[in-house]
Amino acid sequence: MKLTSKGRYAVMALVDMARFDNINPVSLRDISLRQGISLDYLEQIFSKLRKKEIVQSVRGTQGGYVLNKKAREIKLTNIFDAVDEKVKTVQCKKESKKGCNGKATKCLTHNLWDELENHINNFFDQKSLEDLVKDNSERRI
Amino acid sequence: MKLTSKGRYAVMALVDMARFDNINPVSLRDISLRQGISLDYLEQIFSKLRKKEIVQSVRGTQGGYVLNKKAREIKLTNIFDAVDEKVKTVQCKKESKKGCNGKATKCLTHNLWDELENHINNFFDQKSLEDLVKDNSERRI
DNA sequence: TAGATACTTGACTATTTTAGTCAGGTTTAT
DNA sequence: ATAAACCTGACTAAAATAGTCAAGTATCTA
Repeated sequence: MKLTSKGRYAVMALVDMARFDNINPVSLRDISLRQGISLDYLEQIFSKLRKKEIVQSVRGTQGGYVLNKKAREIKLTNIFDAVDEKVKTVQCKKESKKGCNGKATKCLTHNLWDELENHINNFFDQKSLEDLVKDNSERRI
Repeated sequence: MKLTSKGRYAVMALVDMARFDNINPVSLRDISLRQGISLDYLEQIFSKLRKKEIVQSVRGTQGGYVLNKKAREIKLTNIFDAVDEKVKTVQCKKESKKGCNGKATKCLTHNLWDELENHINNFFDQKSLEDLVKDNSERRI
């Protein structure tokens, strides 16, 4: 089990943005340089974040992106959801007719993965962007 | 983020085994048929489980595998560890000298992934094979 | 109004991981 | 002896990942 870079980059970029006043737009170019993430890749990611209304875009010179909500209101769940970072632990869900393993019943571990998903989602539901920014400023070197 | 089939199969197979008396060895062929998992793939998985002393093998006719400990003592952590199902949320750990993103400091989300890993591992540390067997017998249809 | 900055979109691709398969063993109960 | 079952290593098709590349459009500023 692992998190992909897309989700990680999305969070990194948003934390980077959230550190500022949120009045002046932050350009992807700056984020790219500061965080060492490919500009082209960031554009893909921000396109998704914009569609889910987590950020707003400002075009033109001096443009960039601005958070669309308070940092406290943006939970990790929202971010991961936006960039398709799913916590899918198992394929049990898809086939509604049959159970997992193609048999009539649920597979022996079905409930386990359900529980795990809840456990992880609880974590993500609670963490906000604000929490992460604070966490960083506290341990600033 | 997702769990791979290898970890899922390992747990399924062990729960399957744990339902029996643990005196007569259970053959992979039987597990394969009951759980719908490829026999060849099961063999790869059990090779790892054996190396980590989670199961013991009994060769020859009527052979198979037996749990090496009480079901209560086998935690999911042990299983995932055996089959290399890592909960690695991020590559921050590798380069000990430098931080993540190749810079001197830790990346903005480093602590987050640490916390998440702990959160997930807590879950796995607590769940034992016995818990899963009980869970299944309770909801048997 | 020219030019630069920055967003926007879609197609493409190399690499890695996953989820197996396959072929050939060895061991042991009957 | 022989069949059941473990054991091992090499191989591979398909999917996912982590990007790159190209060709735009919008808007600010000089």
